[in-house]
Amino acid sequence: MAVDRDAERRGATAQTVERAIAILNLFRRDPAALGISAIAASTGLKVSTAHRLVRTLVIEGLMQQDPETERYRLGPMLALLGQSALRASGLDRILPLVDELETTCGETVSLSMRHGSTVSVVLRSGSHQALRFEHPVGAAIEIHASAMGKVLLAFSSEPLPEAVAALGTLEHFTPTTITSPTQLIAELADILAVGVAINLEERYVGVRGIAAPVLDRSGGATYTIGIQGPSVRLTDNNLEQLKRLILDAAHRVAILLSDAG
Amino acid sequence: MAVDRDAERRGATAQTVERAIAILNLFRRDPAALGISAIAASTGLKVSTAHRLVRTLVIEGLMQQDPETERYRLGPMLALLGQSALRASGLDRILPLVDELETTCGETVSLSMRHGSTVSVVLRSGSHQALRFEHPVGAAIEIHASAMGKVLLAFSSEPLPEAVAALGTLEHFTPTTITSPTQLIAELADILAVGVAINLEERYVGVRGIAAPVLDRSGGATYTIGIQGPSVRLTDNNLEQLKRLILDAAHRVAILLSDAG
DNA sequence: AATACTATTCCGAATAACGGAATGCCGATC
DNA sequence: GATCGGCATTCCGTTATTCGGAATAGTATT
Repeated sequence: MAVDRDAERRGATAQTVERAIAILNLFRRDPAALGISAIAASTGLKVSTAHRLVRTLVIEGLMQQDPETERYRLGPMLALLGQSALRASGLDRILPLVDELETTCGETVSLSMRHGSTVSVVLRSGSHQALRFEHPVGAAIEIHASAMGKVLLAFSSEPLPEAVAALGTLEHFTPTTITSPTQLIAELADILAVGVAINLEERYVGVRGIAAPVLDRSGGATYTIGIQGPSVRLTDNNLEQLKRLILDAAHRVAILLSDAG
Repeated sequence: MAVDRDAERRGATAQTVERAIAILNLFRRDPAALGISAIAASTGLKVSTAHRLVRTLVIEGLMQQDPETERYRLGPMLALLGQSALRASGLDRILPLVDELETTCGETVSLSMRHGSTVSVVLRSGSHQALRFEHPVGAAIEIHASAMGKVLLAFSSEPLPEAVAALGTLEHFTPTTITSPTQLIAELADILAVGVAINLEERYVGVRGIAAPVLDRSGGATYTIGIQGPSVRLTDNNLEQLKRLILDAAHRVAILLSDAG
């Protein structure tokens, strides 16, 4: 029973692990400590279940409990694993390049990847250790309302109509947000042809963005590099110049990543 | 049936999550990519089980699969989570201090914590992004054969005899390795009194170390800060000088961590 | 061409996770 | 100062979920 909940139950995954990761992901956007019931509420889990998972994570050091407040937060072992992951995925070699691009163009530069129907910032300029808090960071940005997101959609392996359909309803954020699937498909086709995506205040009023794909050998893109800034600075003229800069940067990143994967 | 396997089955933990984390931990020491069967062999899991766990981790971005070799390695989402963890645990504010100490004393400095019966290096000087490969890094060092390990044992919350007994057999590495429980207890008592631990080639011939606890409000220590180097440079005289430096550093770290936990 | 090694999928058996409910601990409120 | 409300934590019977042996498929090696 329980009814085969997901009609599309492809390769089965480990539910327990998924839930544990969902808990960890709660802290991506906001590193503040949370209580068990808050964690349970945010993830939709029962408190007893959430508690057991968190306890395990604490024992392994991926989380830790503040002895005073009894609240939970991410732990040092995760920081350790993160360092290894940075090297393993070759991203540590990308950081200098991202910083360099920021210096050149004077705007925040970020390298992101897809996560579900959102885009997650993995690397951000001016933040080797401490991340800045301007604009959302490490947080999830709706994929259809972001230049980087549109790039990842356009250069994904699946056909555009399917990719867009899988997103479901396209949430509305600003007057310029693309909410029509057909319109989005058209824009993605355009991006695929030009190789660059632009975001004209589609997620936040007053914020523009431009992004290019980091192409892998097969012509797809798991990473994208993007620049965001206030519309007053990212004028139509400037965007033209940034287009060259970001294409060049994306190309160099691609080379770095493909060298010694 | 199954019989209550562990006589000491304290607060039950989520087995599946533990196993998934065990897989991730395989890559701490060595970021090289591994195949599924290698992962299964190293963790003692069946291939089918390991595969399901890894698949879940890949979907969540904590791991990734090299399209060429089909091998697995740590993924970018883990790097992202690691950055958040660094901030959440306040370790990002510690790094400059660790680097400063390295500059002062000219040896590698590291901040570590306990993990089971081993010590794990969480932060290491001269390695904001890229870690050096001298001596074991991010790897697990047997707790009884390390200055940092002995500090953590001495300043743990449980009584010394129990803490030592829980380690089981003390493995032998060099002529000076402490393998006798009673001898270890005596040394720990001494460390508790003096506030500093010294390692005289107990793990590697030719390598000495010195470490101090990062004390929390309750007088215990979850972190320890240590210096390692060749015996030819860490002479008895030098160790005396380093003792002051490291005690001072540990104190300052404690203050930083307790401020805005 | 055959062998040996990979990664990946399948499915019945049974274990380990689930979750409702009980406990115990503080701190606020009446 | 006693009662209530909210918190983290634990317990335990039920059942969904994981487990793992075996089958499949694909690739390198002899």
